[in-house]
Amino acid sequence: MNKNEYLKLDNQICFALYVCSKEIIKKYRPLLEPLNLTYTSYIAMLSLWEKDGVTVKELGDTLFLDSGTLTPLLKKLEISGYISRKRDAKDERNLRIFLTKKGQELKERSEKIPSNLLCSIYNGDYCDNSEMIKLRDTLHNLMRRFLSSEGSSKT
Amino acid sequence: MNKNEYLKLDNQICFALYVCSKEIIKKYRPLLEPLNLTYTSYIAMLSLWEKDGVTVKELGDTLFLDSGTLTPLLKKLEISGYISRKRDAKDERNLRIFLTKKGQELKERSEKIPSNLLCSIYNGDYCDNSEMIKLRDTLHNLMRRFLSSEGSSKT
DNA sequence: TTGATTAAAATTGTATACAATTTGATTGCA
DNA sequence: TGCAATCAAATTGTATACAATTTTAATCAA
Repeated sequence: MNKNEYLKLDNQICFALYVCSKEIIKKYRPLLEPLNLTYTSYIAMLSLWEKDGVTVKELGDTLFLDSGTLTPLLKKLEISGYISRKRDAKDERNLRIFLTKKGQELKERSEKIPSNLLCSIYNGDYCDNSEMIKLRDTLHNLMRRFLSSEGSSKT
Repeated sequence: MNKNEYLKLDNQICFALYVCSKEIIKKYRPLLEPLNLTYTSYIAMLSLWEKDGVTVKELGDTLFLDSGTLTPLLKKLEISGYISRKRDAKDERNLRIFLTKKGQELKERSEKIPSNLLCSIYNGDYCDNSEMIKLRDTLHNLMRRFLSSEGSSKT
């Protein structure tokens, strides 16, 4: 591949990631709207359903988001009644996020979303599951790399 | 995989795409800043270096972006002196985007960016090229799917 | 020819993202 | 103890994204 080829849009892995990510997020919209969730608040809820009582920092480490994004997002989730935000009595710097009863119940109402989303992408077509697993593994390898490089860059 | 597993963050392909896309875009920042480009204006320039004189709509179809994103972006690229925006005399609804001399020259100054970016992700580590090619092909298959479903959804 | 329809950009409003800074709390050390 | 360094959230400012609407131009049909 010569110098010129590298600048072609079709050879940009990041562009392909960026487009696929955005287009799939668009497809979530009609599924999430009835639950009063955006994509970002949905992944926050996914994380909290696995483990709540975490700090904003811990949630941010899981979601690869910072407080500038999470603070307003979590305030909205609190207004929606899905979570509560409480300062940690032991260390008042930490804000801990807890699911409310309504937030816990939302999990059951969300169970169909992953399969409905796959339908909206593949609508009935054949989808090679092994290819999806390979894709996921490749992306998870990349994600691990981002985690480790965050630390190493601040020598 | 039972019902519960589907809601786990680790099984969300979209989340992995979303994180990888964002983290790579962050790594572009220091490479693009000296050229006075953001990631979005960079991909716009990549597209224009392959073909300019296109309309905003055509550029948007290539980049999967709409006029709401492109209009302000292109105005900034015009202010930077990289492009010019001219109404099509044949059809005044169309706005055509042309590279200026400065915009064409920027291509040479950008040639090192793709390899520098790979370095910033893999810094010296082994990177399996065949895995990257597989990743790209999987994502391109997905992108084709988004293109065709855009039309089919508006029966 | 003209009014309805369609089409392309631009605009408006809302929701992210994130760098950089600020605020407030804690820790560690002199 | 007391104060500098550190840490977690929050805030500020800028740049996207995109749905929905508006504006302006072109086309089509009666």
